[in-house]
Amino acid sequence: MKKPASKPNATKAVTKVSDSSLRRLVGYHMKRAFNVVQTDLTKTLKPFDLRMITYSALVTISENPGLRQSQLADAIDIERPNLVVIIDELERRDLIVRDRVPNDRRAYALKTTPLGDRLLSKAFKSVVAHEEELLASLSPEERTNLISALKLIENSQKKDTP
Amino acid sequence: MKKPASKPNATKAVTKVSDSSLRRLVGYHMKRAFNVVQTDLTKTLKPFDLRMITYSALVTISENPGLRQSQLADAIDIERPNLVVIIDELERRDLIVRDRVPNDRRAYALKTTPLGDRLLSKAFKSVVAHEEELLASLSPEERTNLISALKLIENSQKKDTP
DNA sequence: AATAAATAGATATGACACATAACAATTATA
DNA sequence: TATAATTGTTATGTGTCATATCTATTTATT
Repeated sequence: MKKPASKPNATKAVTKVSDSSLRRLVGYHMKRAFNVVQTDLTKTLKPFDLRMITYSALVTISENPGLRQSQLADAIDIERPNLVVIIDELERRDLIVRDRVPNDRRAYALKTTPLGDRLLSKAFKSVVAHEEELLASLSPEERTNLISALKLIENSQKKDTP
Repeated sequence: MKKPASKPNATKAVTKVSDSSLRRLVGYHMKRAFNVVQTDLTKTLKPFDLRMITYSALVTISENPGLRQSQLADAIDIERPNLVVIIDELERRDLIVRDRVPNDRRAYALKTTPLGDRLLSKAFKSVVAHEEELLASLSPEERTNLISALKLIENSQKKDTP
């Protein structure tokens, strides 16, 4: 004869899993929310054959024509060695070109091609539209507040380490 | 004769890299802010020899003693195969045990050991304290708003796909 | 009851993100 | 000129995450 499930967290099997300890942490909420955003963005970029990193790189090159690989790596916060393969791919697909920087034969000046511009323009519209859907339940004010809070967190280290 | 740098984004080398296109996206802000949080959390957990995943697993087991691996995988949103090695590690370090579930010889009932509880209690305090530092520039109201916005985003898909 | 289907955990494997060390070519500095 | 620093590159390792497949057990179907 089995006892009916009256006593939680006993020897019996757990029925509903709680995560309220982790819910005390803002970081946990950020991770879960970001997972949703990331999944959505990945799906959105798939038709353009872009990933988050290649997309970020393409956008940043388009906005800063002529920048160097090291500058790009710094801007989108990835290591220079890891950028090389990304640039290789974008160049192979004729979305960008590696021009030479005039007075420095070590460096490359990155620029988008017309093809890259066209792809990016479509992709960007799609990304913005999908984000709009994802944020549909947030008012303009809530979005503004969210972004400024995230900025505060982003800038909350930057210093110390003597 | 070269033109002086009056026109941005010309043939000249880029001096300051702009990311204002990406800044239009909430997802971009989330990624950058989360990177900061993640870096801080990783450092915080290092003295306890825990990673974000092992920490999440330990917390959730502690809060839901007796839960199964598949339930845990579901709760902390990782795939079952990837959980196995995590559980292996926690068990090897005597932080948790794999008991048997009474009426199901397929499943394990996960529980923290006293050692695991002690480690977790210290780690949790440290994590909360570090988060407090990271969020120092946010008022209580801003934190509440941030969390509720993140929750809205987290729950904004969940449905469709017929 | 016998067979088929579903479930829990495990193993193997691959894709991708991310980090570090070391190198050649070039430029800047002492 | 000799030395140091920078740019892009190659090689390599680690961590996260996903999928397919396997076993042993349990549940459902007939």
